[in-house]
Amino acid sequence: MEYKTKQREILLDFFCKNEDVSFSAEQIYENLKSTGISQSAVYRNIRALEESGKVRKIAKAGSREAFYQYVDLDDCKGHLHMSCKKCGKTTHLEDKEAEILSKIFSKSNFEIDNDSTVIYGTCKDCENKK
Amino acid sequence: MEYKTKQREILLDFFCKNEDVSFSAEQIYENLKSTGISQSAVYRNIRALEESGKVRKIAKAGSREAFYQYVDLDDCKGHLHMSCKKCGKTTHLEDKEAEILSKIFSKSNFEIDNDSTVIYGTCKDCENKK
DNA sequence: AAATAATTTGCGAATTATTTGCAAATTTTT
DNA sequence: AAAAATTTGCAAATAATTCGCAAATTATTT
Repeated sequence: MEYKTKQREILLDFFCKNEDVSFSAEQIYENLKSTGISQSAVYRNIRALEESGKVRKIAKAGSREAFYQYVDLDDCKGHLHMSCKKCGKTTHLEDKEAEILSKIFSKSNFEIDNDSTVIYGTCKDCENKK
Repeated sequence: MEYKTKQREILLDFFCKNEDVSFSAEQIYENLKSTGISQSAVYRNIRALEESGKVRKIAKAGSREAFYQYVDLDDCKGHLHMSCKKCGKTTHLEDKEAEILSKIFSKSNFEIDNDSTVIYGTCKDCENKK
């Protein structure tokens, strides 16, 4: 069984508060080390969250390290996510639109898995900034 | 300027012949070492291809290493890709459908970048196998 | 076709991200 | 409160990737 520890709460809390952005393990540790959490705990618990599907792993071009992003079970699971390449903010597609999308893909004989897919692009805010 | 070397041709050739699948640097090296190519050359040239946008980097849950997948300039660039989580095969969406998709996203104030996005799911073949 | 300049290669060593072993600490169960 | 189960922090180990440098290869100039 899983134990509820201070470190796990700290990490989960961090992910929840930053649901929109992706972080490397190092960045997460930097953000949390003032709480006394160790790197091991960060790595181990990220991995656990990843395995349980609460966190998604992302590769970034040019960077050697992996990035992680929270996927909230209640709010996010099942939703298709869009992540802005500029600011990192992530939002999700409304159900209606997602349904249309599914249909488009099934036309191409492909069943999309919303949970493991992230659409990359530019959000409105960043688009306007230019 | 860039030089055309035996090693680069070997690597590019490999990627072209396996356009549909993603590989780790190690897997690529294993496949090509009989040609005498070095790991350094593999790593360096993957990186170069990645920077020039010909190869895309992918993170896989549970694996520490990065995976890479070819994006053919003529055939693939600009197209939205769908990758099967079971067999790894990748196909791309037809232009017409991609256009509809773009519209759906712009409704959500998001401008999708086809080149950096990969849709994950299950292809028809694997769906039928079950 | 030599000679020169520019770039890449292969090797091994260096780095760096991530995992692991283990004793001590913490959390749950009895 | 004691025992059992799990997690923690640390430091050391491992593994993926990068880097330095001399030798080799490729392009350019003479």
